[in-house]
Amino acid sequence: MEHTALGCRAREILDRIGDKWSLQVIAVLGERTKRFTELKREIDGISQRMLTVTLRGLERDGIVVRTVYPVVPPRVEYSLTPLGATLMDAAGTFVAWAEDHLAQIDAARADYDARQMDVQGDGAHR
Amino acid sequence: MEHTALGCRAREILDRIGDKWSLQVIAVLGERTKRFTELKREIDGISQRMLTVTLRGLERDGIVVRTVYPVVPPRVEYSLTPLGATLMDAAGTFVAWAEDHLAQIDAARADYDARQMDVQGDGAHR
DNA sequence: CGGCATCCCCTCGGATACTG
DNA sequence: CAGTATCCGAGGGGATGCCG
Repeated sequence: MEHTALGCRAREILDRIGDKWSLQVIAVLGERTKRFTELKREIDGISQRMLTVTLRGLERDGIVVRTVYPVVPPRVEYSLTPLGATLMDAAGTFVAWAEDHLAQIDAARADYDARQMDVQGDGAHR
Repeated sequence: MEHTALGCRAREILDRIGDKWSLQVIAVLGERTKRFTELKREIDGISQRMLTVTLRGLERDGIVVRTVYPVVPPRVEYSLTPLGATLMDAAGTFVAWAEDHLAQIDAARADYDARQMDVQGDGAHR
């Protein structure tokens, strides 16, 4: 029954940080507290809208904390909560796995695709 | 610059197993080799189509191996490759994190939502 | 039994324009 | 600077039906 728990619980995390940008935001904030524009600059390709949406979600989940300084021009800072920091550590394990095995995956992919090509271009009875 | 690697690499794994079903399939197969119908039965809510699609993807990435026995009725078995097994281990870390912290996340969420309610129902200057 | 093909909805996320 | 609002296309994924 552990396997069920694994699949089920894992699903719940992925529902939260499995989207396109959350992990990258967490990773960048892991470095230090940053302002909105800094984040936007450092996360390649993210739109203003998605940065906002992502940060709101992470804030809601208690992973990121948002601090507003009522000055002009506005200054808003984001940082990881302690909870967010532990999440980043857990993610580190995953990333380590990636570093070690992504090459294998790419190889397997190329292999598989080549095989499919064979099947297609081989019989060619059409 | 580690943070960049984290975000970037993590993205690549999530592109592969961050979808709705992959991790659950991996988790169930972690138990032992299973047939298509067994998987369908044990993964709650998955459609036939998505099980097929997910398994094909995992097979392509070298995470799952598909064995066809040419008998009638057809018998097809799926199991984790060694690569898939290492992935499941890595996922275990994540799941451990989930077990420990999902309650915190849910609490933070409830808290955040309650706060939003205040803002809405409070001023009520509409 | 173990698929593949089709239809179709609905969410994610990008582009753009406007505000305090 | 740090958002919010709106529009829109791409694709993920469910339901259903047919096939070897």
